[in-house]
Amino acid sequence: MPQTAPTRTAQSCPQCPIRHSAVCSLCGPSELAELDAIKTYQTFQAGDVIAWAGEPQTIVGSVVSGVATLSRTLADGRRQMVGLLLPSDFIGRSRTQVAPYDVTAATEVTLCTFRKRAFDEMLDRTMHIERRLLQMTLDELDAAREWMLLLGRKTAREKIASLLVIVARRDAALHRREVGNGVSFRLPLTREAMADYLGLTIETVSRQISALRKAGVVEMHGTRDVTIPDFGRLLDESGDDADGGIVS
Amino acid sequence: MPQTAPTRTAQSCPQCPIRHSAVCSLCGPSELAELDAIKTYQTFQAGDVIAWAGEPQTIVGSVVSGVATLSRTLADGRRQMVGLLLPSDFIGRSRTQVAPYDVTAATEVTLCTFRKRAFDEMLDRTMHIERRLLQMTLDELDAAREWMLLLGRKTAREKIASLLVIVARRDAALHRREVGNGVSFRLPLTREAMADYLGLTIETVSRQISALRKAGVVEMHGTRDVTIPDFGRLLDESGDDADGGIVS
DNA sequence: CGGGGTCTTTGATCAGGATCAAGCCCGTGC
DNA sequence: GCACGGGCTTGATCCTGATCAAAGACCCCG
Repeated sequence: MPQTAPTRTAQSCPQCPIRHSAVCSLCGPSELAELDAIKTYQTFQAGDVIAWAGEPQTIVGSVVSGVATLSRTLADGRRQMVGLLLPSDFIGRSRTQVAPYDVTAATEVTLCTFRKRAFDEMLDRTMHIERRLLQMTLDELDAAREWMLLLGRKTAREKIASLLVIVARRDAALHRREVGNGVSFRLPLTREAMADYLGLTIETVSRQISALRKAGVVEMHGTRDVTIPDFGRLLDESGDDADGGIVS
Repeated sequence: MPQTAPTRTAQSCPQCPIRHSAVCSLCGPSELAELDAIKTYQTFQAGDVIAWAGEPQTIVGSVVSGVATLSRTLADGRRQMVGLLLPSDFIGRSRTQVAPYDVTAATEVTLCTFRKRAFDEMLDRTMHIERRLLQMTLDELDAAREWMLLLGRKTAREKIASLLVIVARRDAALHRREVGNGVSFRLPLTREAMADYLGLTIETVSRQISALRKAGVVEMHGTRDVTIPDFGRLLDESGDDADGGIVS
């Protein structure tokens, strides 16, 4: 089934041998038989560590399904998530030997991976993959900067609302729907992962979700399934101006 | 005089017609006569706005001297700096019509700018500029992520110490010295800009600098000139582990 | 030299979120 | 059925950094 994400030029990935609803962000659009020759698929369980910060980097590839996180840890154990990897996002980078962050599977994750040496050699021969990587990296940079605004200046309540907006939009994009009133989706993150994302503690995350529920901004069914009765109200709670919304 | 930044492959820029101690990050290494044909120089005073978020993007180019900032503002006026542009950093991006952030001169700034349309056309013809832009963007992304760790998890005191470490390192790199005990440098930012950078208020910035001064970690001469008697102690205060130091 | 403005420092108080500490919900295995 | 454990929620208290307020330091310009 063909897929089109709005800001990315990703297409379906017909040659991928496994069943998945998402996009292999390189195989599809690149149309390079050479990529097929060096790719394999790997699956990780929720909680598995895909790569450790500071260790030699072994994996280059893109997320086919599931959610993974990038995070860094301070000396005393405080942790901050610095990247959220959703289907079609790229993991690892070429020509770098050491992984800069911990990469952890937040749900079951399937990756389309490439042998690093072969991948680097291919980059040297086929420049137009580099153009695509540049665009993807610029998108990530924009997302990182919106995230910095959130971390530096938003209240706990605004942070939670912003995260719900992001997940709702990505989820809608994945199913090629518009976000609007009454949208429902499942949170792909535990309370702990949300806290790491937002620079909060799990208690504060829990309290603020409860507060938004009591205020009627969100409806929770169980602990992970969310319905947004009025998307405009959620946007108001997120603290963003008109539509300078969070990218990615 | 030739310049070499450690993590970037920048070189001197002999053909630039103006006197500057820093690097034109594209003209130099690209060795493209075509770039010369479409470049001009522009100077801005401290406080000048170089581009407004949401307005059509007019400028593409790199910082030759001075310091500029990228920032975003929430609806109620809270502001967060999301990028710090030092000599050799690139401003603007190709193939994007709308500027994503406010760009402001923090000191007097000189830019080496290119006509946007001509620059985009050149990118289409000469792929290897794209490779260089990719590397620069990846460096920026790394810096943004270290910054997220700072914003999300560091205390005010650690934030100030981290900023001093960053400025000391960039300053040392610019003069091809090693950072070490007794280094001195001048802060290129006002207290307000530091607060925007760190997600703090100016009062807290001022208090924490005073605290570090009283603790003997830094010496201040006037309000902008800093000496670090013991760089290791400053590093300890920054909260970073061993040497996972802040990139860029 | 003096005056006004901007930038910075310092003080007093307040509040948002962290921390510490139970308890709850729900799936799992015995 | 029941105990166990992991993830989540709620409560009480504390503390860091924001806010409100005022006074110094510095600078440009007459």
